[in-house]
Amino acid sequence: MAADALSQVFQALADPIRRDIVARLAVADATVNELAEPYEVTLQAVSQHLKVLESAGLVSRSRDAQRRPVHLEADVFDLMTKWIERYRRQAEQRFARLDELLDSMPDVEPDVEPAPNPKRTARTSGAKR
Amino acid sequence: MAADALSQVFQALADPIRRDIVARLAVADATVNELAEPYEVTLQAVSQHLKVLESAGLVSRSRDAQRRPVHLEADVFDLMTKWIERYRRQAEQRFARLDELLDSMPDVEPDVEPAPNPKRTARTSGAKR
DNA sequence: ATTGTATTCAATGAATTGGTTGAATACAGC
DNA sequence: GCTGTATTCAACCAATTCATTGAATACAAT
Repeated sequence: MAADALSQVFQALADPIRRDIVARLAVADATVNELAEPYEVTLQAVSQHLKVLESAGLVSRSRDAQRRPVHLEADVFDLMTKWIERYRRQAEQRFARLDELLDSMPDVEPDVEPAPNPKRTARTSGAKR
Repeated sequence: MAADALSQVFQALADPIRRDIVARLAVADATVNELAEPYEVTLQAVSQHLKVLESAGLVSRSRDAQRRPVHLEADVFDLMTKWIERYRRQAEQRFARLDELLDSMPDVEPDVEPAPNPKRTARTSGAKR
């Protein structure tokens, strides 16, 4: 349903086995067999995981006789990092501005009523739950 | 099946609507109704998307009369960025070292056999597809 | 040609996902 | 108390996901 690149990448990394595979491929290329070894699932399951990673563009496979060494494509990470960083920064800036405002308010005029404005109730309680 | 924090965060962002919601929340808090407005899906669907985002820790909801303003929790982004950056950097370094090695090899000792070691055939052809 | 190894393909199944509709709940305004 | 608005709950459905097993393919070694 969501075939766009970013969705595929996030989806691919939403599985612990696949994330672990990526982590191990960051250290060195490996064959399907090598990759499958530490997990409890079947070899075929790992092969399918690799398919997901490949179609997300996170890995590529070359050829070495009957072996198909898997190789991490680090570039795709940029796509994600860019998306994440963009909104994280935006959000942080917003909170910074808001905190600034909130900090300045009680100090500047301590004698004014603390809540003269009935609206702007949002960002209430800070209730974590 | 994968209830760990990181999986939930990646899973949550693997949907375009949810990513768009996050993007809009980075600008300002909003109510469910406001958030649902631009999409073609029902209000209930959006409510469910928010539930996913909330249990992934990406958003929190406060209370304002019958409204439940949704608020972006930017902290969770760090979890992802850290994971991503770690392996990206590792992979980049590895490629850098390898490229260095490959670059230096033909120059240093042109008369030695180019492939005296039968193993280490990996990282072959570089065939993209 | 036969055997063994590495890997994928195909069919299947249970669980999860993303959507729907319809009924509940919670609250503000009259 | 009734009405409207904001939101969730619950049941349901189709599509997808993650795993399985068994058969196929590709190649090296004998």
